[in-house]
Amino acid sequence: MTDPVGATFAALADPSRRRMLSLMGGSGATATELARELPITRQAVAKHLSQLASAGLVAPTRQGRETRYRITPEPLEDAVAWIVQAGGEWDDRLARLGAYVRDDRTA
Amino acid sequence: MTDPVGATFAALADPSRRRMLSLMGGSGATATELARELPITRQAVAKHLSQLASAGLVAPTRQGRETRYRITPEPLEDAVAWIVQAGGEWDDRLARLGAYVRDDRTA
DNA sequence: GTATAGTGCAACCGTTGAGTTGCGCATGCT
DNA sequence: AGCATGCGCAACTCAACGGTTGCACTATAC
Repeated sequence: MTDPVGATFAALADPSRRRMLSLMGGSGATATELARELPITRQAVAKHLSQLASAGLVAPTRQGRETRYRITPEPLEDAVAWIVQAGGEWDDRLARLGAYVRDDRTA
Repeated sequence: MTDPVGATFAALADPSRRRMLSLMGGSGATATELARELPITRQAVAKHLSQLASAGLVAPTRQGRETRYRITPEPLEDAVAWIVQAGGEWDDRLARLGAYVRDDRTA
């Protein structure tokens, strides 16, 4: 996609997808595991996972008959960077946050 | 809305709306001003502004026949807070950012 | 080898979103 | 008063999204 930040925000806009990200934690999760914890079918979960993967927020690893998805946090950092760049001009806390992010990235 | 963070992310997902937020800067902007800088009609801009207002990202101020919209950055901070809380567990930079946000909010 | 758990694809449906056009109302200028 | 500017509402089109059902494929277990 030619709009990575937009894709990230779009992915985070859906409550099911946010819930899935929270659920998968550091060890990741499979589609059926997530479907067990959510009020939707496994296929719906799979579609969400595919969208999260398209946005680069998640990466699949197939081992045997399982496909485990893990978070890849880089797009999240980019999203935060956009917010502080857009809002930092008129908000002190975001401005300080922006300075902090820039420091951290060049460190 | 019963999902403020989701509304914020949904609002930020659209490139026109992100562009508008960048354009309005500290002094704000009106619908017709924004429409002049964007490849869409004023009515489309107005609809975007109404969505931004619903998400709490923007507040209208009517003076005379103009309606000037200004950014209200609080939801942006909440969105950043969600990201660092969700991703801080598996990403060092986001984790440090999370600690920084918490410090800043309680300071 | 056969059953089973896990995955992936495809079609379909209802809803929402982005955008347009067209019109009417209010405010300001001359 | 009269005209122009800025807004707001309503109806419409078109595409994308969230979710479902149904089926086929692959790998593990017995």
